[in-house]
Amino acid sequence: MEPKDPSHIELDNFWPYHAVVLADLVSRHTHSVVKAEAGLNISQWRVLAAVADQPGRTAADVTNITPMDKTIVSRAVSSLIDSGLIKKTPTETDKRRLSLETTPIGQKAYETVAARLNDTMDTNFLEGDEGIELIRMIKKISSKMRSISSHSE
Amino acid sequence: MEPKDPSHIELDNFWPYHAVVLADLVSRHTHSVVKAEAGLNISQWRVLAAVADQPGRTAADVTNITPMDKTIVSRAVSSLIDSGLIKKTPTETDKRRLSLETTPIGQKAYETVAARLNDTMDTNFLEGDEGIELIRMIKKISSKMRSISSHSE
DNA sequence: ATGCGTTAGTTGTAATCGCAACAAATAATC
DNA sequence: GATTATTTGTTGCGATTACAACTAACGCAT
Repeated sequence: MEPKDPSHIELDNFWPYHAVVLADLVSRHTHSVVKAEAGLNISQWRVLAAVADQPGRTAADVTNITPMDKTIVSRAVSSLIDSGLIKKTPTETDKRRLSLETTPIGQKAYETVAARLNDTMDTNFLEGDEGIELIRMIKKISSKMRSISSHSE
Repeated sequence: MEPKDPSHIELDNFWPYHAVVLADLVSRHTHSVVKAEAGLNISQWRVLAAVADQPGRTAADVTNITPMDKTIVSRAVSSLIDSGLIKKTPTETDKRRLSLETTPIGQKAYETVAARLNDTMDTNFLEGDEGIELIRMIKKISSKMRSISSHSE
């Protein structure tokens, strides 16, 4: 039935294309919300959200859970510290690692933005268990993507 | 059962987070393939793929189907023309619109990259109808994202 | 404990992105 | 059919990204 020409990509049936389009829409929306509510850029927001989600995470942890370059995380951490939204504490066991936490101000900023994002993105978009299903599939693909990335070099 | 604190985002259950992570992985992989196989960057590849997918598309068409900024599309088009991978022809009815097509060289480059991407990404990642399901859900969300984006200003 | 490889985080710098401001062509309104 | 508003595409320029090279701290050998 399906010709399946291996040297052609039919965009409308190509999940990576749709995934990228969706993520671009999400990022743009997030950026506008985060900028308006807290004056942050996306990198700074990602770090703040990762730290608020699980206090004590290090820059390397953040780099791992979001596929951000470590230099971007580093600069985002610096600016968040400068603006007093998070603080860093060197670990007892390993002085290189900087344990990150939100400050009260950072926590407040986080909650304001999180509420707004939950409000605009989390509701009415999917029905029933679709959200769970979506996350399950995305995780499945992501883990395979990570393995091919590490293979290739 | 679920507390559902509206001012907190539990990353692991937040589909926008997972969507962005997946798309980043896809983009990085695509970038490395496209760069290695054809010496293009992602923007140039996106434009080439959009044009190969449906010849005759204009820059505005490309801007619409990928949420790329029109300036990025414009520059990608210029460089693709400079390197002889696509060509532009002003439309009869509207001289502003530039109908885009691949050249034989561009078509060849496209097919090489497409084959490689199909090879590395399209297989063994999902089972049965999961891919169709995934695309259906993503499209559903994307269309709602587009509508909230246009609302907000 | 000295040396060697690895890991955490930083900084330099070039490429890329994206907003705003623009010119040219078309559409709409009168 | 002249004027105004929209749309298509380009360019200027500051902000962001990402690759490389680097320093500092750790792990692990011998």
